[in-house]
Amino acid sequence: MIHFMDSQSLAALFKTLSEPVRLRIVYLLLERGELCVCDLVETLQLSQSVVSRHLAYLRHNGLVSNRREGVWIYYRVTQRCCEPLFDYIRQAGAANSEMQDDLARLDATGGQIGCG
Amino acid sequence: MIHFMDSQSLAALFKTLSEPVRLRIVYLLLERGELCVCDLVETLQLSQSVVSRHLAYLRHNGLVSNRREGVWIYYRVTQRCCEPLFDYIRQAGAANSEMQDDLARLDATGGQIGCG
DNA sequence: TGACTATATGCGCATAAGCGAATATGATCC
DNA sequence: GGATCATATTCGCTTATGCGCATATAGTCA
Repeated sequence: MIHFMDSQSLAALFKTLSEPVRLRIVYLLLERGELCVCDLVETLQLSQSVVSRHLAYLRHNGLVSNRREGVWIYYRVTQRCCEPLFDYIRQAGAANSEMQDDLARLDATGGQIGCG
Repeated sequence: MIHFMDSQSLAALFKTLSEPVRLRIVYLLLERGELCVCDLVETLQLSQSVVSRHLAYLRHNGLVSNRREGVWIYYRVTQRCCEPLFDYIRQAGAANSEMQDDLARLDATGGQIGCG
Protein backbone atom coordinates (compact mmCIF):
# COMPACT_ATOMS: atom_id res chain seq x y z
CA MET A 1 0.00 0.00 0.00
CA ILE A 2 1.32 3.36 -1.05
CA HIS A 3 1.11 6.00 1.66
CA PHE A 4 -0.74 9.05 0.50
CA MET A 5 0.25 12.19 2.35
CA ASP A 6 -2.86 14.08 1.34
CA SER A 7 -6.30 13.40 -0.01
CA GLN A 8 -5.19 14.96 -3.26
CA SER A 9 -2.81 12.08 -4.01
CA LEU A 10 -5.35 9.41 -3.18
CA ALA A 11 -7.94 11.23 -5.27
CA ALA A 12 -5.47 11.36 -8.14
CA LEU A 13 -5.18 7.59 -8.03
CA PHE A 14 -8.95 7.21 -8.28
CA LYS A 15 -9.06 9.81 -11.02
CA THR A 16 -6.54 7.82 -12.99
CA LEU A 17 -8.92 4.87 -12.78
CA SER A 18 -12.01 6.95 -13.47
CA GLU A 19 -11.86 6.81 -17.26
CA PRO A 20 -13.42 3.80 -19.06
CA VAL A 21 -10.59 3.38 -21.57
CA ARG A 22 -7.93 3.54 -18.86
CA LEU A 23 -9.85 0.98 -16.82
CA ARG A 24 -10.07 -1.38 -19.79
CA ILE A 25 -6.33 -0.99 -20.36
CA VAL A 26 -5.51 -1.68 -16.72
CA TYR A 27 -7.77 -4.72 -16.70
CA LEU A 28 -6.15 -6.17 -19.83
CA LEU A 29 -2.67 -5.60 -18.39
CA LEU A 30 -3.67 -7.15 -15.07
CA GLU A 31 -5.04 -10.26 -16.79
CA ARG A 32 -2.42 -10.69 -19.51
CA GLY A 33 0.68 -9.24 -17.92
CA GLU A 34 2.39 -7.31 -20.68
CA LEU A 35 1.04 -5.85 -23.92
CA CYS A 36 2.39 -3.56 -26.59
CA VAL A 37 0.55 -0.45 -27.69
CA CYS A 38 -0.60 -1.94 -30.96
CA ASP A 39 -2.15 -4.92 -29.14
CA LEU A 40 -4.18 -2.45 -27.13
CA VAL A 41 -5.13 -0.35 -30.16
CA GLU A 42 -6.43 -3.44 -31.92
CA THR A 43 -8.17 -4.90 -28.89
CA LEU A 44 -9.84 -1.72 -27.75
CA GLN A 45 -10.68 -0.72 -31.33
CA LEU A 46 -9.65 2.84 -30.64
CA SER A 47 -7.27 5.21 -32.36
CA GLN A 48 -3.57 4.96 -31.64
CA SER A 49 -3.60 8.54 -30.39
CA VAL A 50 -6.26 7.87 -27.78
CA VAL A 51 -4.61 4.71 -26.51
CA SER A 52 -1.19 6.30 -26.36
CA ARG A 53 -2.42 9.30 -24.46
CA HIS A 54 -4.20 7.17 -21.86
CA LEU A 55 -1.08 5.05 -21.47
CA ALA A 56 0.90 8.23 -20.87
CA TYR A 57 -1.63 9.26 -18.23
CA LEU A 58 -1.34 5.89 -16.50
CA ARG A 59 2.44 6.07 -16.71
CA HIS A 60 2.68 9.59 -15.31
CA ASN A 61 0.56 8.47 -12.39
CA GLY A 62 2.71 5.45 -11.67
CA LEU A 63 0.20 2.73 -12.46
CA VAL A 64 2.05 1.27 -15.41
CA SER A 65 5.62 1.16 -16.66
CA ASN A 66 7.00 0.23 -20.03
CA ARG A 67 10.01 -1.21 -21.80
CA ARG A 68 11.07 -0.96 -25.38
CA GLU A 69 11.77 -4.07 -27.41
CA GLY A 70 12.79 -3.06 -30.88
CA VAL A 71 10.02 -1.05 -32.39
CA TRP A 72 7.46 -2.13 -29.85
CA ILE A 73 6.90 -0.69 -26.42
CA TYR A 74 5.45 -3.08 -23.89
CA TYR A 75 3.37 -1.87 -20.96
CA ARG A 76 2.72 -3.61 -17.69
CA VAL A 77 1.06 -2.73 -14.41
CA THR A 78 3.49 -1.44 -11.81
CA GLN A 79 3.80 -3.95 -9.00
CA ARG A 80 3.53 -3.00 -5.33
CA CYS A 81 1.50 -0.02 -6.41
CA CYS A 82 -2.06 -0.57 -5.23
CA GLU A 83 -2.78 -4.31 -5.18
CA PRO A 84 -6.08 -4.12 -3.25
CA LEU A 85 -7.46 -1.84 -5.93
CA PHE A 86 -6.19 -4.15 -8.62
CA ASP A 87 -7.91 -7.09 -6.95
CA TYR A 88 -11.10 -5.10 -6.97
CA ILE A 89 -10.74 -4.27 -10.66
CA ARG A 90 -10.06 -7.90 -11.47
CA GLN A 91 -13.21 -8.97 -9.66
CA ALA A 92 -15.32 -6.25 -11.25
CA GLY A 93 -13.83 -7.03 -14.67
CA ALA A 94 -14.75 -10.70 -14.35
CA ALA A 95 -18.41 -9.65 -14.14
CA ASN A 96 -18.10 -7.00 -16.82
CA SER A 97 -19.15 -8.10 -20.28
CA GLU A 98 -17.32 -5.31 -22.07
CA MET A 99 -14.04 -6.17 -20.37
CA GLN A 100 -14.56 -9.85 -21.10
CA ASP A 101 -15.14 -8.99 -24.74
CA ASP A 102 -11.85 -7.12 -24.70
CA LEU A 103 -10.08 -10.17 -23.30
CA ALA A 104 -11.62 -12.40 -25.95
CA ARG A 105 -10.65 -10.02 -28.74
CA LEU A 106 -7.14 -9.80 -27.39
CA ASP A 107 -6.75 -13.54 -27.18
CA ALA A 108 -8.16 -14.01 -30.67
CA THR A 109 -5.73 -11.64 -32.33
CA GLY A 110 -2.98 -10.83 -29.86
CA GLY A 111 0.56 -12.02 -29.57
CA GLN A 112 1.23 -11.91 -33.28
CA ILE A 113 4.39 -10.00 -34.07
CA GLY A 114 3.59 -7.02 -36.29
CA CYS A 115 0.43 -5.19 -35.58
CA GLY A 116 -0.30 -2.97 -38.52
CA MET B 1 -19.54 -6.47 -4.82
CA ILE B 2 -21.75 -4.60 -7.22
CA HIS B 3 -21.72 -6.05 -10.72
CA PHE B 4 -20.82 -3.46 -13.29
CA MET B 5 -22.23 -4.19 -16.70
CA ASP B 6 -19.83 -1.91 -18.50
CA SER B 7 -16.56 -0.15 -17.87
CA GLN B 8 -18.48 3.11 -17.79
CA SER B 9 -20.23 2.21 -14.53
CA LEU B 10 -17.06 1.08 -12.83
CA ALA B 11 -15.30 4.20 -14.03
CA ALA B 12 -18.14 6.30 -12.62
CA LEU B 13 -17.55 4.76 -9.22
CA PHE B 14 -13.88 5.70 -9.33
CA LYS B 15 -14.77 9.16 -10.61
CA THR B 16 -17.04 9.63 -7.62
CA LEU B 17 -14.04 8.90 -5.41
CA SER B 18 -11.64 10.99 -7.47
CA GLU B 19 -12.34 14.31 -5.80
CA PRO B 20 -10.43 15.22 -2.61
CA VAL B 21 -13.43 16.67 -0.79
CA ARG B 22 -15.61 13.69 -1.61
CA LEU B 23 -12.88 11.34 -0.41
CA ARG B 24 -12.57 13.22 2.87
CA ILE B 25 -16.34 13.02 3.32
CA VAL B 26 -16.42 9.30 2.61
CA TYR B 27 -13.55 8.69 5.00
CA LEU B 28 -15.24 10.61 7.81
CA LEU B 29 -18.50 8.73 7.25
CA LEU B 30 -16.67 5.40 7.18
CA GLU B 31 -14.91 6.13 10.45
CA ARG B 32 -17.73 7.83 12.35
CA GLY B 33 -20.83 6.22 10.85
CA GLU B 34 -23.31 9.03 10.49
CA LEU B 35 -22.85 12.79 10.27
CA CYS B 36 -25.06 15.72 9.49
CA VAL B 37 -24.18 18.28 6.84
CA CYS B 38 -23.21 20.96 9.33
CA ASP B 39 -20.76 18.57 11.05
CA LEU B 40 -19.08 18.12 7.69
CA VAL B 41 -19.10 21.83 6.88
CA GLU B 42 -17.40 22.60 10.17
CA THR B 43 -14.94 19.72 10.01
CA LEU B 44 -13.88 20.19 6.41
CA GLN B 45 -13.84 23.98 6.82
CA LEU B 46 -15.54 24.44 3.49
CA SER B 47 -18.62 26.34 2.42
CA GLN B 48 -22.03 24.76 2.92
CA SER B 49 -22.64 24.95 -0.82
CA VAL B 50 -19.52 22.93 -1.67
CA VAL B 51 -20.21 20.26 0.92
CA SER B 52 -23.85 19.94 -0.07
CA ARG B 53 -23.01 19.63 -3.73
CA HIS B 54 -20.47 16.88 -3.11
CA LEU B 55 -22.94 15.05 -0.90
CA ALA B 56 -25.48 15.21 -3.71
CA TYR B 57 -22.89 13.78 -6.08
CA LEU B 58 -22.13 10.92 -3.69
CA ARG B 59 -25.84 10.31 -3.19
CA HIS B 60 -26.65 10.27 -6.90
CA ASN B 61 -23.93 7.70 -7.38
CA GLY B 62 -25.20 5.46 -4.63
CA LEU B 63 -22.27 5.77 -2.23
CA VAL B 64 -24.18 7.48 0.57
CA SER B 65 -27.75 7.76 1.71
CA ASN B 66 -29.39 10.15 4.15
CA ARG B 67 -32.22 10.52 6.59
CA ARG B 68 -33.83 13.60 7.98
CA GLU B 69 -34.09 14.13 11.71
CA GLY B 70 -35.87 17.37 12.39
CA VAL B 71 -33.88 20.13 10.79
CA TRP B 72 -30.79 18.03 10.31
CA ILE B 73 -30.04 15.59 7.53
CA TYR B 74 -27.71 12.77 8.44
CA TYR B 75 -25.55 11.05 5.85
CA ARG B 76 -24.04 7.59 6.01
CA VAL B 77 -22.15 5.33 3.63
CA THR B 78 -24.38 2.88 1.79
CA GLN B 79 -23.67 -0.63 2.95
CA ARG B 80 -23.07 -3.55 0.57
CA CYS B 81 -21.98 -1.01 -1.98
CA CYS B 82 -18.26 -1.47 -2.49
CA GLU B 83 -16.71 -2.71 0.74
CA PRO B 84 -13.26 -3.62 -0.68
CA LEU B 85 -12.87 -0.05 -1.87
CA PHE B 86 -13.99 1.24 1.48
CA ASP B 87 -11.40 -0.95 3.20
CA TYR B 88 -8.79 0.52 0.92
CA ILE B 89 -9.88 4.07 1.71
CA ARG B 90 -9.82 3.33 5.42
CA GLN B 91 -6.27 2.02 5.19
CA ALA B 92 -5.13 4.92 3.05
CA GLY B 93 -6.87 7.38 5.34
CA ALA B 94 -5.11 5.99 8.39
CA ALA B 95 -1.80 7.01 6.80
CA ASN B 96 -3.10 10.31 5.52
CA SER B 97 -2.35 13.27 7.76
CA GLU B 98 -5.01 15.48 6.22
CA MET B 99 -7.71 12.91 6.83
CA GLN B 100 -6.47 12.33 10.35
CA ASP B 101 -6.66 16.07 10.94
CA ASP B 102 -10.26 15.97 9.75
CA LEU B 103 -11.04 13.19 12.22
CA ALA B 104 -9.46 15.12 15.06
CA ARG B 105 -11.35 18.29 14.17
CA LEU B 106 -14.60 16.36 13.97
CA ASP B 107 -14.06 14.71 17.34
CA ALA B 108 -13.13 18.02 18.94
CA THR B 109 -16.26 19.83 17.83
CA GLY B 110 -18.73 17.28 16.56
CA GLY B 111 -21.84 15.78 18.05
CA GLN B 112 -23.05 19.03 19.49
CA ILE B 113 -26.66 19.71 18.59
CA GLY B 114 -26.93 22.96 16.70
CA CYS B 115 -24.22 23.75 14.26
CA GLY B 116 -24.49 27.41 13.34
C1' DT C 1 20.48 7.64 -46.29
C1' DG C 2 15.56 6.86 -47.18
C1' DA C 3 11.27 4.33 -46.62
C1' DC C 4 8.50 2.29 -43.27
C1' DT C 5 6.50 1.00 -38.77
C1' DA C 6 5.37 1.94 -33.91
C1' DT C 7 4.61 5.27 -30.62
C1' DA C 8 4.29 10.00 -28.57
C1' DT C 9 2.82 14.67 -28.55
C1' DG C 10 1.08 19.50 -29.90
C1' DC C 11 -2.95 22.13 -31.18
C1' DG C 12 -7.63 23.51 -31.32
C1' DC C 13 -12.09 22.47 -29.94
C1' DA C 14 -16.20 20.73 -27.31
C1' DT C 15 -17.77 19.25 -23.11
C1' DA C 16 -17.56 18.39 -18.16
C1' DA C 17 -16.54 19.67 -13.49
C1' DG C 18 -16.08 22.57 -9.56
C1' DC C 19 -16.66 26.98 -7.27
C1' DG C 20 -18.80 31.36 -5.17
C1' DA C 21 -22.75 33.92 -4.65
C1' DA C 22 -27.39 34.10 -4.49
C1' DT C 23 -31.73 32.00 -4.00
C1' DA C 24 -35.05 28.23 -2.98
C1' DT C 25 -36.93 24.63 -0.01
C1' DG C 26 -38.44 22.77 4.18
C1' DA C 27 -38.71 22.13 9.10
C1' DT C 28 -39.15 24.47 13.72
C1' DC C 29 -40.72 27.76 16.89
C1' DC C 30 -42.98 31.99 18.28
C1' DG D 1 -48.33 33.46 9.43
C1' DG D 2 -43.51 35.14 9.98
C1' DA D 3 -38.81 34.58 11.50
C1' DT D 4 -35.04 31.50 11.66
C1' DC D 5 -32.02 27.62 10.91
C1' DA D 6 -30.29 23.65 8.00
C1' DT D 7 -29.86 22.12 3.56
C1' DA D 8 -30.38 22.01 -1.58
C1' DT D 9 -30.12 24.04 -6.00
C1' DT D 10 -29.50 27.52 -9.78
C1' DC D 11 -26.52 30.66 -12.40
C1' DG D 12 -22.46 32.32 -14.39
C1' DC D 13 -17.75 31.67 -14.69
C1' DT D 14 -13.18 29.39 -14.92
C1' DT D 15 -10.53 25.48 -15.50
C1' DA D 16 -9.77 20.63 -16.59
C1' DT D 17 -10.46 16.71 -19.61
C1' DG D 18 -10.75 14.00 -23.70
C1' DC D 19 -10.83 13.79 -28.62
C1' DG D 20 -9.46 14.12 -33.70
C1' DC D 21 -6.09 15.52 -36.62
C1' DA D 22 -1.65 16.41 -37.81
C1' DT D 23 3.04 16.05 -36.84
C1' DA D 24 7.23 14.53 -34.31
C1' DT D 25 10.30 10.94 -32.61
C1' DA D 26 12.60 6.66 -32.77
C1' DG D 27 13.80 2.08 -34.28
C1' DT D 28 14.38 -1.23 -38.42
C1' DC D 29 15.62 -2.67 -42.72
C1' DA D 30 17.16 -2.23 -47.44
